[in-house]
Amino acid sequence: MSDLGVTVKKSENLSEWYTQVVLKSGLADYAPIKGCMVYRELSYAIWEKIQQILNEKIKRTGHKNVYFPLLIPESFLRKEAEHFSGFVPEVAWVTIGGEKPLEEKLAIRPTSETIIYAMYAKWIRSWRDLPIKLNQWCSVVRWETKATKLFLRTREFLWQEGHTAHATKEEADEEVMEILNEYKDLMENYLAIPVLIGRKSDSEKFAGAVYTTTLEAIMPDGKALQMGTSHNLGQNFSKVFDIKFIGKDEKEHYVWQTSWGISTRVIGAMVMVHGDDRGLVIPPRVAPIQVVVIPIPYKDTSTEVIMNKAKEVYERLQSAGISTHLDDRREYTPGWKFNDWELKGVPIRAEIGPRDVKHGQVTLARRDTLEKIIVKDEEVVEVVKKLLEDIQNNMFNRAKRFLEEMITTVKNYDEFKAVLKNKGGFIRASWCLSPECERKIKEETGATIRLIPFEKEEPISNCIYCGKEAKEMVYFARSY
RNA sequence: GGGGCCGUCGUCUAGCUUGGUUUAGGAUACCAGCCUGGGGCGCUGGCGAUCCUGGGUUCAAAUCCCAGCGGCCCCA
Repeated sequence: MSDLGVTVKKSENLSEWYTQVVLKSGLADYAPIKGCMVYRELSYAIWEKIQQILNEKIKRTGHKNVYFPLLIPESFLRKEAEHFSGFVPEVAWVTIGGEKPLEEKLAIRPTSETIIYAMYAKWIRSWRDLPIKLNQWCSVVRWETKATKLFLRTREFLWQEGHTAHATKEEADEEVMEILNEYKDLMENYLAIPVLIGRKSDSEKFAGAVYTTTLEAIMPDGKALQMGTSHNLGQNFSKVFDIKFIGKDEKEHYVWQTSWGISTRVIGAMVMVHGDDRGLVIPPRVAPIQVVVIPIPYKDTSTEVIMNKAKEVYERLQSAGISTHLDDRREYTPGWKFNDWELKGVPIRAEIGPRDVKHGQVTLARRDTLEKIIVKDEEVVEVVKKLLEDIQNNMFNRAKRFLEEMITTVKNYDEFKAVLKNKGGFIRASWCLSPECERKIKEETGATIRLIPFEKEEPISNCIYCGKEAKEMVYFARSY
């Protein structure tokens, strides 16, 4: 086997497999700057799909896109104390302009709350100015010191960050949940990645938030991956940025705020959840190319006839709204192309060879199951459409079953440690709400509370760490 | 946070232990031409390397030593 393909099995070494798949499929590459990566055509096209889907969702729910500066004055970042201390360890600073040291250093945004809310203070005067519901697509920089992991841990990454301001706490609560649900729909119905949703514990919440909600997915190695977060910021920022409005009651009030985001790390999750030993498997609804048509010319059949039929099939699929690519390169053999497009994760391959010409048919191969299906020419569009849906559903269902298998309930700390060691995944356990127990568990096992369910699940034992009365069932896991 | 491994044509790698017959070898990719084509076809010819960087030891360094940079893996 040549090393054009992935040379390690997913089940044997997930880390190595992941790196190879990302590099060899052409999703991304390492940039010549430590901790930085290049989003190549394929991953950027997937990101554009995600942008398109999410833009539709947030615009439908009354949000608008904007763009704020990359640079944030230090004094802004310092205003909200918890926010500052949460982010400062990984902020990159600009201290020199040209050759002159700056009077005030500028942070390269690790997130944009402060710069955006400085403007909100200027724009908001009355209850009639509310709500403000803005979003921006941009990159942020967080000066990571741990090893780079493409899409999952890089110093610069792409994301979107939504920032809203409301007249009441209730409205902000609703906003947080509305976005969380839109995110859930994106993850499950487009990226085909099932998620658990819930609240973060105080020690895991966003620095500066009143509370944080989260979407958590499970990876094949049993580690959890946070797919997105939606925060209620309460009045923490409005008080320090002085974002006030005159209400209908003719009195001054501070606004209630939310912020929320997802990043390109969801692409990393997609790779890990769906990929196999041959490479990527991209869910049809986010696949930049949904069908690749591969002509298989033979000497004894007119090449022209085969090429014409391939072109015709391509055009029919394309005009039916299916994103199709015709691979008519002469320099590669069909077998080579099969491998290449499988590595790149295209959901359906359509083969057109002498047999297909002769019998008025097309051979379809689906990427998720590798199964081949022969269809009559006139049924191609219809069957492909259905197949794309099947693949999408099958990928989700498979991942969903895995997620369900990876939730284990335990009654005590020994069980907890045993499950963590032997199986991984989410571990449902009883907790007393003490940050001390949470911290000890993290120190001793590396597992953190990934989420506290929205709908309270009754504790089935005392706190697994301290043995005192438990207040909540929570979901622990090791995470990326 | 702790431990380990690695850096040689675009890519994967041999050579390093024991310094010198290596003009740094091969595969693959790439280019030209032929031949092929239903799972990474084959043949002929060609192009391609600051041996990661800097310093040191030596008559002589890809090889030994030191430092730095970068990457990977495992554990927490």
